[in-house]
Amino acid sequence: MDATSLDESTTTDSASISPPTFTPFPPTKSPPESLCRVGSGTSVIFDSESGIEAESRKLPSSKYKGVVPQPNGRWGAQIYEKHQRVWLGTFNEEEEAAKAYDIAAQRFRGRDAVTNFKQLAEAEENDIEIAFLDSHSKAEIVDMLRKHTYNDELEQSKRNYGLDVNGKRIKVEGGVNSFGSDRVLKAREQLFEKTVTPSDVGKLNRLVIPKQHAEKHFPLQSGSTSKGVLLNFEDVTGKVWRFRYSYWNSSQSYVLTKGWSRFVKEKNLKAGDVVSFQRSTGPDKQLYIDWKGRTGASVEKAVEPVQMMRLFGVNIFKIPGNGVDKMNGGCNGKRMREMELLSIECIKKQRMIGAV
DNA sequence: CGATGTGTTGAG
DNA sequence: TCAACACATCGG
Repeated sequence: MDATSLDESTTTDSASISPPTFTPFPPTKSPPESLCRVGSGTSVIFDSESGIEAESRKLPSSKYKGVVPQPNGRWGAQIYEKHQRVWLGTFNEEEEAAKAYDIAAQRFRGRDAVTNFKQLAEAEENDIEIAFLDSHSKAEIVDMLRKHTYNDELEQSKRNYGLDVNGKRIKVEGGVNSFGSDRVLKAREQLFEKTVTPSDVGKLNRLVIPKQHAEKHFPLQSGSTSKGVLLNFEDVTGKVWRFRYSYWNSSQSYVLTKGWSRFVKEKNLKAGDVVSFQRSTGPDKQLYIDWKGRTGASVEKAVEPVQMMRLFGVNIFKIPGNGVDKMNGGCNGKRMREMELLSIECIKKQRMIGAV
């Protein structure tokens, strides 16, 4: 079953910069399952000589890139990398196979990849899918495509990230019940920590990520180096922070830019404080961010009132952002965390709502 | 047994 | 890099 071992070393980039004319496909839910062939090409011919109908051994070729016909009338999807074919699975519908190819193309060749329909870059709503693709290995994506679980996984990832409308930070906790909490107990690995410098919390509105850590944990894709990508990090309150992450040629450094200053402000970060980055060890590869006061010093975190309301049977937390003039004391970092965690509970899981 | 997807080739 | 095609192998 396992064929090519997919390595992640796709450093090469000579992307053909020819934006394809793409037709953004609608949120197709469940396409018909008819097996009739409407594609291009002929699969049946008449042998007028003998008067018998004969199956042409010639299979109908697909109009879509990366899509090949299967003997049984279905469609296969494949993509090539490093002289080798990577099989993406078989599909009933030609378009499904084409979509699978598109997804793989985006993951294997970056945002500018030539695709059948998709063009992820640009639109804000696609940030999540881009982040989703970036946070999964090629092998994982291929596996999802072959098992036809890509959309489910993507949807689930969206739930975890939390939906936000026009930058509002609202997080719907979908799987937390007291201490059996999926999220709270989710295994995560420490990636690295950085003691922030004055400039990291100053007017430059950026955090420099030490090169060694950046390249190890947040490898940038080919074309994305300059433009950067948007990464989502969840903090201990469940709030999702979205930072632009890119490489600055001028200073030869990796940085978190857009969104970072908000974090500094809300958390009241000071030079000498330590920010740490984690990632869940599960398949979702969720990123987390946390901070603590300068090691040794007892610092008080700025505690913000957390508003909560019940809506559609789900608790929704609204965490105030600006105007964080703290007016409470007595809680050090550790204590604060417990309080935050304790306030999140008693919600049934409600994932996989739109499962196919 | 039918379906899958690999081996392989030749065109671009 | 890509699809066409044959057919070995998979899996129910």
